[in-house]
Amino acid sequence: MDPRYGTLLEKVFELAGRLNDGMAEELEGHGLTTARAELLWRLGADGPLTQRRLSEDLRCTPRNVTGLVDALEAAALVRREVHPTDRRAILVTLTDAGRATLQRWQEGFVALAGQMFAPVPAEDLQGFEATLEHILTQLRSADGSMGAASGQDA
Amino acid sequence: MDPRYGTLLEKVFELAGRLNDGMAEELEGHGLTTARAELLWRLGADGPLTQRRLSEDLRCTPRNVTGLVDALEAAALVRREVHPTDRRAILVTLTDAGRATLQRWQEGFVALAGQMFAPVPAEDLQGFEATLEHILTQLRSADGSMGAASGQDA
DNA sequence: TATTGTTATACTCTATAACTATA
DNA sequence: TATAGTTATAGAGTATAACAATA
Repeated sequence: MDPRYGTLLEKVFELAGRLNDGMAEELEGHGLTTARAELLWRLGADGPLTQRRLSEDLRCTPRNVTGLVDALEAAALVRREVHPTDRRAILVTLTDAGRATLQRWQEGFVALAGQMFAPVPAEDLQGFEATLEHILTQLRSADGSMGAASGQDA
Repeated sequence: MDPRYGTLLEKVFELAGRLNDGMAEELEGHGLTTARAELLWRLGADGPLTQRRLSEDLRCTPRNVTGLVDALEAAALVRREVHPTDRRAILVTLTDAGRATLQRWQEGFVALAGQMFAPVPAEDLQGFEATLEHILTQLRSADGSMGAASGQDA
């Protein structure tokens, strides 16, 4: 096993850490945290969602979603609505304020991305994204079982 | 501003999240958490360090280091030793058990990296690492001030 | 019986502020 | 006066377990 893979992985982790710090700082200006912003993002992308569905999308427990939605609801960024056909379930919905906050944040997100990537030559960036996508495809297919990952069947 | 930068940044975040989850799972098998493992890693790389120095390396508050060292000390993975020339300071030192745990974990880390990167053609990976390093260099020079990043002077 | 979301409880990471011991 | 580390306190994310309401 080439130990340089380890060095490469270290760099990926360093990038992740620095991006997280940068994002957290950006989000603070919008009164958000990383976890809450990600929930908002999902709602913006896929419309009203049940908490059950959110817990799957965010890969956390339903209990955790309760807390995040509590906070976002207290900030009037989301609303809990009754599910039309399943009275057990709750549909978490963006409020107008939530949608506005999400949009402002997303603009900041794209600007941050631009600062990071604009200085890199476009063709390098294409290769970078292709390799990134290659790796992600593996990881998504392996999902929880990274310890046994060895090729995506079919 | 090209909005595809945002898509790219999303992918980087997805990779970071999946790696973090994978690492956390791996670390759990060694009785470690991400934060504690990182502290151990620093000690392995740079020998005994003061808590002050650790707080700088880990980019967290000194108070935070106290808690991490408390936990690692309770697990007998590190030892607090008096600083030879400054009686205010503490040198955090790896125990034999700590060194052994660190090494086992690092082997797992490299194996994990291999599973991720081995399926990617070597030349793609070279470009990937070069671009990654390019981006990291920017970020390191900009450091906390990502909001004002615009080129590294000399 | 299974599922959705909650209350109860707990652990970890992180931070600020006030304090002690030393420089 | 400044620095290293601690105690005290607090907020956020996460998790499990037990429970309510509904399917």
